[in-house]
Amino acid sequence: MATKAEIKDSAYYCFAHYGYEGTTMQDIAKAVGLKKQSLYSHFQSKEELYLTVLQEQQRKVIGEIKASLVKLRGKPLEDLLKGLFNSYVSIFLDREMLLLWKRTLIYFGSDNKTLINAGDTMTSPWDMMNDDFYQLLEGYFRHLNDESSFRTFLISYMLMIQGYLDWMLVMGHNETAWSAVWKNYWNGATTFFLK
Amino acid sequence: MATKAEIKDSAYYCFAHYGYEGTTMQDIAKAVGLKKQSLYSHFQSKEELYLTVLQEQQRKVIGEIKASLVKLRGKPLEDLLKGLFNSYVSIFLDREMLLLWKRTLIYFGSDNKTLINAGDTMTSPWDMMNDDFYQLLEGYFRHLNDESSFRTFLISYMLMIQGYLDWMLVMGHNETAWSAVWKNYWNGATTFFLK
DNA sequence: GTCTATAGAGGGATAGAC
DNA sequence: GTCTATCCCTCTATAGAC
Repeated sequence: MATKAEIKDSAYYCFAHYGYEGTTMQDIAKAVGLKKQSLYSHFQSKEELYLTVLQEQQRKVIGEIKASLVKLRGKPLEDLLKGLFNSYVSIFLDREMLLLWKRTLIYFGSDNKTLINAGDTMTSPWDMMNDDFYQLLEGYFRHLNDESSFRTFLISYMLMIQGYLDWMLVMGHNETAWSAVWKNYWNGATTFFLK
Repeated sequence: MATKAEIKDSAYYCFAHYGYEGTTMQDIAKAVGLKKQSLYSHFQSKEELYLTVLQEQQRKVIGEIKASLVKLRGKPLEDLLKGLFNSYVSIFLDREMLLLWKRTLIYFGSDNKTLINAGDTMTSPWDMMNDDFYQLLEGYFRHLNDESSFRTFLISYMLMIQGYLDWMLVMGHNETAWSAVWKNYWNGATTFFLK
């Protein structure tokens, strides 16, 4: 593997587990087998390295979700929502991805303005989800003619996924729990919105 | 206000927003109007200060939830679950509390072992919730005679709350969204478990 | 591109005057 | 209990040899 890719890999692990401030250039270099100073031949600064890693991972999430949307298009709503929920779980079985995702959520909820150039590269997980779901679901709900029902429906769905990801972070993925959560959600959704 | 309390207040804000590594003793002292060295008359180390703040806030959460449980005891299941959900939202309208809560979740999901003495003071948010809910709900579900249904029911409920707290962190509390989320959950729960 | 050397800043923490 | 002075360490980042 190219050195630059190895650095990004190591940085990915460290930033996910220890956070931006908790990670040092030395931590990253050590895993690659380099001196910390050598990292600066590949990245101008720690912040640049962090934002590069974050952006690449965010693009990966978006890419996998989009691929999943293509496969699910046209299916019945239940299969579609269940399939998308399942895709999120699959993507975030990667613990580092999940940690970065949740750290980003916290970043957006806090006053932390450490990362000066973050504006261009960082997108809130909620916004990312919203874009995906809107694209996927608006066709199914056009008949509702009730924008606010659609929005609250979306929110409930996103909440369930984010909640389950929180669960995965500490407890790990569990097929039984997952499917119970899904059934509970789907039962509620059909009663409330679809009748 | 006593100096020690002022320090904890300032530390509470900083640790919540910037994280443990992202907060310096100078940051904390500055807001109080002290030099950083003076903090060491009140706390032996940065770690001790952090764990003290964390523990006090965790106790506060537990205390408010317990108080809420007392008020809700004996009510119909729907009122009870809705009331408890509402209590969680009220508690975490305090943004710093919410940030600390979510940071703790990440700490438990990561390899980060920076805090040497964390074992005694830190409890995973999932464990805290589980204790509360078990105490509250076991009476209601004794007739089920089906431990695994009870557990998945609990998980779905906890997920919804954690998911909504994630939402609050970035988007803020919204009464309409909140009540839609609750209805969706409750519809699912009645269909699935209570018939 | 990687290394050694080093700058320069800031971190946590201690000693001792007041 | 708060201050100044200071220690020692580690951090990010740069300069320049190879």
